[in-house]
Amino acid sequence: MPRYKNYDENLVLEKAMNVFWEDGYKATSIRMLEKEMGINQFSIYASFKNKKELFIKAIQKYREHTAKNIYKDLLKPDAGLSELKTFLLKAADKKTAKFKYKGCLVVNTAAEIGIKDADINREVIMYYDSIYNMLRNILLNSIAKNEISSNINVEQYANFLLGVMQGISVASKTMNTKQLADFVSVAIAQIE
Amino acid sequence: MPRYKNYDENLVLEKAMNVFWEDGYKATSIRMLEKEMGINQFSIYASFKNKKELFIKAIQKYREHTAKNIYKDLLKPDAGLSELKTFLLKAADKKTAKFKYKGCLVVNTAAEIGIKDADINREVIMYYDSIYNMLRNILLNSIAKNEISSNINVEQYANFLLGVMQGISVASKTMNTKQLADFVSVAIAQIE
DNA sequence: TTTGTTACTAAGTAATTGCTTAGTAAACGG
DNA sequence: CCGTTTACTAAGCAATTACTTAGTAACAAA
Repeated sequence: MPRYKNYDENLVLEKAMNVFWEDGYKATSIRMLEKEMGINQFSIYASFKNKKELFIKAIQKYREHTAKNIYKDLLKPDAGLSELKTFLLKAADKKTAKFKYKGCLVVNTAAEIGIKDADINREVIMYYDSIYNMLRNILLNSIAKNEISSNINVEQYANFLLGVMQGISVASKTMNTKQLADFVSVAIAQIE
Repeated sequence: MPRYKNYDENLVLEKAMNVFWEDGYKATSIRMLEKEMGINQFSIYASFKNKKELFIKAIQKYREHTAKNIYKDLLKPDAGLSELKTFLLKAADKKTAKFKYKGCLVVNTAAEIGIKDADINREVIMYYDSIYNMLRNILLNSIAKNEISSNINVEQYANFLLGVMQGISVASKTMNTKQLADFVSVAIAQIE
């Protein structure tokens, strides 16, 4: 009986995610989203309720996106020191400049919204909680593989690496390539 | 002959700085500034040209502000490892929570604007250049005082510390106190 | 083909954005 | 007192904001 949607909610959400990633929450207008998502405002509100809910869904989508792409190798159950090193060096590399200037959507959100909105803040916390667990697992694997000393405090080092990763996201916008490489190489030296 | 301004430009700029620090560039409206600065819109435009110029002046003011307050001890010509450690531990401390949730105006700006506006980006770069020089000087002093090994690459470690400090600014919004303390203590362990 | 349900387009809402302008008040040399 | 210069207040500008609504089109069962 009913008429069917002629757009893919999952696909337009991914497009919305990219707009928010590029421009931030406040600076992204519904008109821009309308244009980039390729659907009418009415459809945006029909599918995602309002701008804030769309943004929250976009953060969740970003989590999926980074898990499938950026953190893919780090999320392998047996990922260890070599995967971590590869990741960090790549994050500081010139060739990833296109990514660099956008930074991390979640870091950008933390900086822009902070704790001013409880719902959005919850998503930020959840995101970094999953990154923390990922890092913790990598450290445990690295110890098991004898890649790093078993004397370290795993939780402490996981939090250190989490802080470094958040630092990299900002530093990718404020530092040049040499500075970024310096930052990352000293951070790596600390764990190995 | 002429009538004189009955507000202090330096004082209203400091108030503007605090509004931008709290809410960011885009989310701060001229009406809000009018209210917080305690002067009419006309006067804002007469003194600071437009919103963007006011924001840039606010960043410069922030540089003065942090130099006189937050970085006061670190900027002493002979500041060394002990000053640095005190600073980092304080940055991760619970008692500074009021500051914590605002983060750093410049990190917030880097996340929000990034390289999208060349004039604003220039201020961000300049700010962190001065922090870099401060950190480099501290490391040189620390070596001279035999507080740290003279084998380290000073520029490399200065960039590491710069990255850590940018990380702390974000982490103050995403981490709990324990996590922040972990992050900072491992970072300190790396230099001493 | 009719009917009921949902999805579309396009126009419009009030409120807010950054910024301007017209008119008046304050200062002080003459 | 006057005259000139600058600073103030308050109203108003067009453009944009997030969001809605009225009307129509598409679907599929009856």
